[in-house]
Amino acid sequence: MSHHPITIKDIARILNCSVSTVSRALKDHPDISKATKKSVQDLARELNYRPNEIALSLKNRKSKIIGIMVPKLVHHFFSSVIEGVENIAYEKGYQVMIYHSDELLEREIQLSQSFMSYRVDGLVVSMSKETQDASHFEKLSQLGIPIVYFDRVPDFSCNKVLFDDYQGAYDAVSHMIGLGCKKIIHYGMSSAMDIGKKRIKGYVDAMKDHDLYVDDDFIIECDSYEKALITTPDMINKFPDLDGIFAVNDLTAIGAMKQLIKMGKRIPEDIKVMGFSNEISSSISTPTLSTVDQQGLVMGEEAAQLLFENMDGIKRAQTITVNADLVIRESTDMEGL
Amino acid sequence: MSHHPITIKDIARILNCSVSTVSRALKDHPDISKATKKSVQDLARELNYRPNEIALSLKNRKSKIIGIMVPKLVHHFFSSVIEGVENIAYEKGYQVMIYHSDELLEREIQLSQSFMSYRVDGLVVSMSKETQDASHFEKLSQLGIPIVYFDRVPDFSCNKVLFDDYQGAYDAVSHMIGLGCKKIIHYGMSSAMDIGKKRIKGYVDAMKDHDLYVDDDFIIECDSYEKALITTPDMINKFPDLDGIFAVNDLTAIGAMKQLIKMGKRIPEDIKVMGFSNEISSSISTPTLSTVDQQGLVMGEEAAQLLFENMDGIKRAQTITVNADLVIRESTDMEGL
DNA sequence: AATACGACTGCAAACGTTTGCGAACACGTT
DNA sequence: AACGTGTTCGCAAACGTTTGCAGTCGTATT
Repeated sequence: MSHHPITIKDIARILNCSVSTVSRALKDHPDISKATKKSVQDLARELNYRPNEIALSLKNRKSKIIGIMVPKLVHHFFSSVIEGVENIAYEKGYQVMIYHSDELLEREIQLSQSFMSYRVDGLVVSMSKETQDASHFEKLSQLGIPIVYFDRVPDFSCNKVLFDDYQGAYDAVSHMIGLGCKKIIHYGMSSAMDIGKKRIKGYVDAMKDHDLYVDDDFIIECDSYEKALITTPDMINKFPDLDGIFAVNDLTAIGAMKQLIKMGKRIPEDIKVMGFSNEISSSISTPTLSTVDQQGLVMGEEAAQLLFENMDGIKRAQTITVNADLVIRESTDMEGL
Repeated sequence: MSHHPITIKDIARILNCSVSTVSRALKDHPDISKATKKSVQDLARELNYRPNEIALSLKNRKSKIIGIMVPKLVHHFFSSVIEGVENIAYEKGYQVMIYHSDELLEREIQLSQSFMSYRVDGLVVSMSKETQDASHFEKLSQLGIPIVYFDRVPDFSCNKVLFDDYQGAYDAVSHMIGLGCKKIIHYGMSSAMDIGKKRIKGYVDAMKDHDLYVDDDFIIECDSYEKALITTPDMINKFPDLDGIFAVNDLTAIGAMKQLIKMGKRIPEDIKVMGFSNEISSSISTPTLSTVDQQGLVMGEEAAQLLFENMDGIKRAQTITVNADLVIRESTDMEGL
C-alpha cells in the first residue's frame, strides 16, 4: 500500500537527480550518459513505473482517447462495430471511451459534452433515433475534433461509414429470384427511416430488373418479431401465390417463418425467406435463416481507420460504403433437400 | 475554428481579471462579488466553456473514470452488464472506459496497465478464459484502486458479484419436475468451469430432493448449439423414457429442440426443455424457450454500486449474489396447450 | 487619527510530464 | 592563456485547474 503510483519525481528523488534527467533517460535521449540511463531505467522497471497518461494528455493537449457513442450496447451490430473500432485503436495505442445514448437525445447531448470535457481526440458516432439535428456533435467538430458517423448518420456532408443497404437488399432478392421465386413481398420499416428506404429500393429494383411484378401492396410495414407473428397469416391469405418473403431484419424474418410453418408451409420448398443483419438468432432458427451479413466489425474498423486519417490532419468529408455479403442457410437452400 | 477549446484563462484575459477569480466565480464562491460572478458566468455560457477534465484529474489525482474489462463485447450478457455499470456511473458523474480482452491473457495484462496509466478510480472486471492468476489486477489493487470482479472471478478473497447459478439450475429443474418430468438429463459444461459445476449441482440436488433417480450418465458434456445437434439424437435413443432436458445455456437448448422436433418429439408434451441465460434467441426460437434470466443489467448495477462504496473508502471483500429468475415460455408451458 | 473589519481580488504553488535553454565541466587546439 | 567543442545535466515554463494566503481597498468604529 504505497498508496500512490510512483512518478518520475520519486525516481529523481531516489537517484538524487532532476526530473528532466529521469524523463530523458527513460526515453533514451542522447544527452544522457549510459550510466545514468541504466540506473534510471533499472529503477523504473523495478518500481514498475508507468507514465501518468493524464499528465501527458494535459501537456500534449491530446488525450489519446477516442470516443464512441452508440444508441445501445446490447445490440449485436453495435457491439461488433465497437469491437472493430477498439481493435484498430488498440493497435495505435489509443484508448476508447464508449457511451450509449440509450436512444435518448438528451443523454446524447450530455455525453457529447462529456467527450468535450475529456478532450477526446476523435469521435465515432451513431445517432439516437430521437436525433434529428447533430449540432451538439458539430460543436465538437468546430473545435477541431474529427468525427466519423456510421449507420445512423446526419444528412449534411461529413465523414460517414455506411453499409450498402441497397446492394444487400438487391442481392438478397436477386438470390431468391434466382431460386425461382416469382412473388416476393417485403417486410420493411417505415420509409421515414433512411435505411428502410434503401432496402425497399433494393427490393423493388431487383424485382423490376428481373421482370417481376411489384406493387405497393407488396411492401408491408412490419419490422419486428411480434409484428411478423401478427402480419404473416394475413399475408398468406392475401397472396395465395406468395413464394418469398424478404424481411428488413432477422427477427422479423424469424417471426414470419414461425407462422409459415405453423400454417403448414414448407421452407424453402414452398416459400423462401431472407432476413437482414446476420444476427446470432439467424444461425439457430428453425430453419436456419439466409440473411445479409452486416459486417459490424468491418464497419468499425473502417470507421476507425477513417477517423485516424482525419486525426492526422487530412480533413475531408468522405463516405465509405461497406459491401453486403449474403449468408445462405436453410431458408433458401435448395441443395440441402 | 477557434481551434482550441476555451479555458478559464481565456475568460480571465477577456474580462481582464485573474484565473482564480474566474475559477471562484464559476463555482459560486462567496468571496466573489455579484457583478463579477455574473459577468464571468455569462461569458462562460456564451463561450460554451467546459472545464478540462484532464486538468482536473491531474489536480485532484482522480480521474472520475472507472474501467471495465470483459472478455468479449459481442455477448448479450456482457453488454448488458456494461449497460448496468454505465447507468450507475452516469448517475454519479463518472465516465466508463471499456476494454475487451478478447479472451487473451496477454491483452488483458496490457490493458490493465493502460488502466493504471489512466489512473482509473476503480475497476469492474470479468476475466478471460486464459486467466488463472489475477496478479496483474492485484497490482492495481495494491495501488489503492478498488476492483470488483464479476462472473469470471478469481478464487481469493475480494469483491465479487456472482450470479446464483446453483439456485437458477435448482429452480429450473424443480419447475420441470413440477410439470411432471421424471427423467431429466443435463447438457452441461466441462465441470472444470466453476459455473458449470454449480449448475450441475443445482440440477443434481433438485432431482434428489424430488426423489428422482439421477446418474452420472445423465450429465452430458454438451455446451454449444452444434454439439447439441450431434448429441441429441443419441440421447433420444439411449434414454427412451427421456422427458426433460436442462441445458447449460440457451443455444444448446435450442439446438436440442431442433433435433427433438425433427425426430418427431413434441415440446413440451413429450419432452420439456429449459435453457440458461435468457438471450434474445430464446424468445424467438420455435418453440420459445423457457430459461433462467441471468440479469446482466442487475449484475452490472450491483457491481458498480459495490465499486462506488469501495471508492468511498470502505474497503472490504464482499460477495454479492444476484438471484436467478425463471422465464417460462412455450418449451415448458403446459397451459398454452 | 488610528484601528479594525469586511468585501473583494490576485499570487503562487501544486498535480506529472516534456523540452528549450543555459550551465558546468573536461577536454583538446591554437 | 584564451578559445572552441562535446558531454552531461538542471532550471523553469508550460498544459488547465483549484485553493491557501496575502494584499488592497473602502467604510465604520473608537
